[in-house]
Amino acid sequence: MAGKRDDAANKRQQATGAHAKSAPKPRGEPSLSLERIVSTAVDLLDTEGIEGLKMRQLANRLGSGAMSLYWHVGNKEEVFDLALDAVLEYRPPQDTAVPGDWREELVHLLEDWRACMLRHPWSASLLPRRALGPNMLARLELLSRSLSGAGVAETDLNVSIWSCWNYVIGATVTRASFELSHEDMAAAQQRLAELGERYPTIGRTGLLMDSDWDGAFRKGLDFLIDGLSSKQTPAMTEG
Amino acid sequence: MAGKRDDAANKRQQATGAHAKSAPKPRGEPSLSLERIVSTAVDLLDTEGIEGLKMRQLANRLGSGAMSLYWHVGNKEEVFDLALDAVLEYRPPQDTAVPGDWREELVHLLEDWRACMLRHPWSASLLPRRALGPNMLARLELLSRSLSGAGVAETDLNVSIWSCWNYVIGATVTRASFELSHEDMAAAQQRLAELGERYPTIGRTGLLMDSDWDGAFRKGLDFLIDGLSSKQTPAMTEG
DNA sequence: ATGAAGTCTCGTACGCTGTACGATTAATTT
DNA sequence: AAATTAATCGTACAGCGTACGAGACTTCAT
Repeated sequence: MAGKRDDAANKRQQATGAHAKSAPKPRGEPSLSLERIVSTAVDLLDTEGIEGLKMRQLANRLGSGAMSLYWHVGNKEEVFDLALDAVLEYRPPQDTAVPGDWREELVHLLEDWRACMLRHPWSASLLPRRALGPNMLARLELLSRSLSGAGVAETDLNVSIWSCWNYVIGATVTRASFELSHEDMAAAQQRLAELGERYPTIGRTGLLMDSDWDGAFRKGLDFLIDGLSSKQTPAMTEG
Repeated sequence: MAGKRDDAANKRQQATGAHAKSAPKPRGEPSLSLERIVSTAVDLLDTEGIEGLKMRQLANRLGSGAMSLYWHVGNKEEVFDLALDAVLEYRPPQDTAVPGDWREELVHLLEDWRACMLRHPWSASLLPRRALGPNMLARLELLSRSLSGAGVAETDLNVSIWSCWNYVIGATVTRASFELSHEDMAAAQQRLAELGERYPTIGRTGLLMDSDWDGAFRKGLDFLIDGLSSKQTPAMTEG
């Protein structure tokens, strides 16, 4: 309820407009801006983790007072929202692959998505609460187009999109949580050994020790796509 | 570093032992216990949400002082851990289905898993950070056995387990996050309409308005299982 | 009986958090 | 010159998790 009160739209002009030179303050330090705040927040999250992001320290890194941030963002939650979406920006590949290979394209899209979030593990723990910033939507759009181009029937399109989404989100969230707590992993395996009679199967297959996450992601993804493409429109099965 | 210092093992005796009658305090109020704390925490989380769980209020509901809780749990995080796993307890079905239908069994297992968490939406936002309590492990064991019985090759077993896990977690996390923020959903659809030229495909198919989550979960799950079972050992394809 | 050693409860206090509020300054408009 | 607006930030406050230590009650060796 301060002086701004239209979310962050007034900043948007500045963002779409020009560089920082035309900003209202051409003085020495670059002053504050939404972009600078968000990118610094991402840095801070990368180094300090999700509970290391504190408004005071964020302001410190920006060389400003803590309360100055509140001119640009409504509250701390908004910083999280913006940081998450910022991390999800999609940089298209450098076109090394065959353009027609829709399957490779789809796999790349989803693997990049996961890799993108694993580069910033905190983003996974943010996911359950918020979503659907512009970059997220852009990725959904790409996914949708890719599946559509792959010949998935219009009827199954939404379901297919959500299936891929679910798989990626689940895999990322899981991987990130295990990455954060290595000793929990060991403890769990220990418990598995002790209570071997209670969990015989997952004890035997060494489920929790199987640490080739990337490979498992890819293989499972192949299974999923197999399932999806078995329902694709016959005309586009491609030869 | 207080008086207890063996996690919560001393409570375990009490838990496995007998009812509250044999507890050291047979007086009027039931006094405190790990079980009571956890189940009250679940109630509190259900009614107040994830940020409504405060140690003082939890203690209040239990009719005790805030610091008394710390005899039974190490810290607030531990309460979250225990609450999450408590919610994941598996109650096996009442055997109405055909015992041999592994696919139905698998689907039931995963649908129940999701339903179980959606009954307590906060559990989804807890997932990224912690996992693998005993009930979680039990579910993994069941899943593993089910897939194994379904004829999935030993080589593909772990990958299949993780694929199902990923799908369920992703679907649950997504669903829970959308449930919590209905207006975000509307706002996103609004943005989709405005920026129709930027997101044509997902705008056209109405991805975000397609709110038959349960149906989509089931259909996507069928796709996934199709993919998994196409690789099963030929001997057990069943007729 | 007596005292020591647990087991368990809880009042007080501390450091830290997000942020409400209003003063302050600089830029822009009138 | 005066007023309005945009932006910064110091102070203050309520609420949080929990460290600490004092107590009450039980159990048990003497």
